[in-house]
Amino acid sequence: MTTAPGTILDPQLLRIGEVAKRTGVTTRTLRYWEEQGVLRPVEHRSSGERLYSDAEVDRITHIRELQDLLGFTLAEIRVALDTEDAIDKLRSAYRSGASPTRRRALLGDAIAANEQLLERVDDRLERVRAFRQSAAEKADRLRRRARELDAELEGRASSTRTPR
Amino acid sequence: MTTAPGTILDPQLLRIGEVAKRTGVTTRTLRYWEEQGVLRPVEHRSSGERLYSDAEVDRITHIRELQDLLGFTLAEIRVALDTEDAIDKLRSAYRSGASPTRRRALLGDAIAANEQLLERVDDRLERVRAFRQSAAEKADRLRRRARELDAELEGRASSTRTPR
DNA sequence: GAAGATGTTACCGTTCACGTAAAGGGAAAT
DNA sequence: ATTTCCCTTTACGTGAACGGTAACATCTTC
Repeated sequence: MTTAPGTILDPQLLRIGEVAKRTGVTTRTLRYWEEQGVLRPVEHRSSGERLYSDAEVDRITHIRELQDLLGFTLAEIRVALDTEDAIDKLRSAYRSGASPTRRRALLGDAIAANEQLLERVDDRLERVRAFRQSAAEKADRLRRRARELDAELEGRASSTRTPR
Repeated sequence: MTTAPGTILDPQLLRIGEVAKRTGVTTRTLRYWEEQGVLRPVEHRSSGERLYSDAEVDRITHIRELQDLLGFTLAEIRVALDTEDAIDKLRSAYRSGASPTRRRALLGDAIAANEQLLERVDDRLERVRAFRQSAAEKADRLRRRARELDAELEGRASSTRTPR
């Protein structure tokens, strides 16, 4: 089995191939995302090797959701995640005892960003619901007509079987 | 006002620019869609001019929904609409008195296609719901912490205003 | 110490869904 | 009659999001 490079590797950390395997995202894409500023590995070793944590794995699925479910571009995702990172900053600001006013400001930013996201999600949800509705109605109409047609066919068949 | 070209134009029919205006889709896109086989104008005049009916206008918004809401590619949309067209075929088959068995077959195809679409929509709907849920929860957490922080800040302020 | 697996950067290629001229035609308005 | 629209085809360009490959480094294993 291939283990860590050079110095001993923190078993918590994952190499890019392992991350790719776990998430189904190619290594190429992971590097591309880093280039686009949407996903930074926790560590870049001297050899250039990227190392990721579980947090990044979660983030990857999150990114894919933002892409697939909401149609965000990578640029939009970068912005969204940037403000989301403000929340993490907030936590560390809390631990490091930053001024409450500063913390309150960061929190405000995070809330605003989240609210904006939620709005967009709600909009999308509503539209998908409406679409689903019309599709379901169409399904009903089709099935009803199928039943009618089946009845008609049945009637014919029996009248053929028992003429007069 | 610009009216019809050459022979008198059926007032029901629309020229490409008008369709673009009504739908917000560019003329380039309409021609491209035609090239990709997702949207055929009702008529191609001898001059090459494309003419569309209201049905196409509806179809255009439908196509945009399939793209934006469900992330379909144009190729997928073409397939989906092809089977959807089977329904129209069905209607004309009905009027032209095609065999009920044939009609039943077409109807079956349409039902299957619609069912498949509905499945995909439901899946998407569920995932968007889940996403919305987690976003809403995060919003709650953030707001709660904001209230706590505000209370803390308020306490400070008042203790500063009234020392001892 | 050679092979094999996994990583790196660098760069070019590709697909999708259009955008953007360029060059021209037919009908309508002035 | 000429200008003005709106349309046409043809063809090349573009941005987003990767894919693929070459050339090289590093580390483990045989």
